[in-house]
Amino acid sequence: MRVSQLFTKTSKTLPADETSKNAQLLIQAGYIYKVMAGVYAFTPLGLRVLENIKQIVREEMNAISGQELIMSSLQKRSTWEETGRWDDEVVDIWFKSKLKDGTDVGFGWSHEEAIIEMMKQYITSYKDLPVNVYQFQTKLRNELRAKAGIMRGREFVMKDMYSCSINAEQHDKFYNDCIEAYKRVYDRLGIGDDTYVTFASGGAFTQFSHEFQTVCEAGEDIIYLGKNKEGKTVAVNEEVLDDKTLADLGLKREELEKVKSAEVGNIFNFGTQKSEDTDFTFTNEKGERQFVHLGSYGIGVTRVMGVIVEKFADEKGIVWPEAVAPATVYLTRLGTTPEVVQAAEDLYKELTSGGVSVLYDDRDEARAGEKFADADLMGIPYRVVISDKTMANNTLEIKARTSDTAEHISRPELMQKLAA
RNA sequence: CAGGGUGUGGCGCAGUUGGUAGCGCGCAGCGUUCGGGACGCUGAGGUCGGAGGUUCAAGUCCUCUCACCCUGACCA
Repeated sequence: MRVSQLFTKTSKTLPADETSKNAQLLIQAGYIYKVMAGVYAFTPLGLRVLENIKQIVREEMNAISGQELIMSSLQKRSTWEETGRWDDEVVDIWFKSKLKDGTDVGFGWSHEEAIIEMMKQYITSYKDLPVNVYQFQTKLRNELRAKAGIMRGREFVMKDMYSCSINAEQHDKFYNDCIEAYKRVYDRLGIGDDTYVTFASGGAFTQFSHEFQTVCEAGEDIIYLGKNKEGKTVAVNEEVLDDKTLADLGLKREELEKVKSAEVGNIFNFGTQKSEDTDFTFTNEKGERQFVHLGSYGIGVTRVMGVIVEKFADEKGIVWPEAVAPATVYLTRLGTTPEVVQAAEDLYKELTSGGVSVLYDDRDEARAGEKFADADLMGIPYRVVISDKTMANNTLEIKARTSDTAEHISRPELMQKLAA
């Protein structure tokens, strides 16, 4: 990817109509474009980040037997009437419209009912279970008020997974596998150390659900961190914090640490409640009809992107963890002499064909300061400089985004370092 | 939804007691520069969010309306 060909541009000034750090920086650096309040488009740069996050999630979901699919955004009324959730009094964030002939349609704010309806057609026997399906889907929610940039929009991308199990044991196995898979996801995304499996309000079948909360000043939730008797850190959402919860979890109120956090994932055990509501059954070995055990598992893909910006950004701009960065290297060419241009082009090709993703600043008109500032603002993990100076020494200069000092190394050393 | 704030070239802003709009950045051209957002000259670009109204005259005053931001409420 060449900077000269990016249609987005960085800006020297922050957008005036955003106050959240994530939206300000993502807009300033050209990752997202604001369409309206709570609605953002993702530019080629932003899309790369989004796809990187999705790919990590995808790999981990596939590893626990998740099967990817994609549902529709348009949903029919009857899908939701069975569970009473078509009603605006029950779900107040519906976007709804009508077909030309007057038929009601809703825009998917969730796909629980829709997926179950589909699964009912295919799952009829114990031999069909378990099945775990997931999708990356744009959720549309008519929130009263959008805020915090891409951390809470009216349109956002979510990975939602649903498990269909034969019984509680099978369900619990997958549920726990999913907790571990989620931990791996957040580790790979670079926020594992600050992300806690948090006890939150459960439903009819469980005392708690589990949320994945990332410590983040811009978050909307408050969680409490404490150590249980085994010395293990336990996180509890404020919404369920009472004496009974503390006793159940073996925590002491006076030892808790209160932090702001953002909910980046949520997993939920429905038991058979939802299948009873929707009459989702299968036939067991004895020929008896039984309700399917259901679970749902979400990861806020766009929200995670916002959280990463919020957590790692510094005074110079965004700092992407390598795994999600739109490119690993910001190749900065200083100077326009034929020799430097040729050397930079060669290096660009060599890095790219070596599997290193490169954002190549090939602009003739931009001076050094501007290129450096853009590299920092965009948050690319490594900046590699090639110039008359480096060529005279027969070296290249490499600097990590988070470091203040640059290193001068040879071209083979560079290739070795980045390929590793 | 309640309360508060803001809408003026692409972006960030100024605009006095009403007199038909300026600045910085960016953009285009030319020249000088060239390792942390350079400098000079020239130039393009605005029905002042929208609709009514008051007035000889409205960016400025009045009414309505739309959008954006903040706080709260809401967030299965």
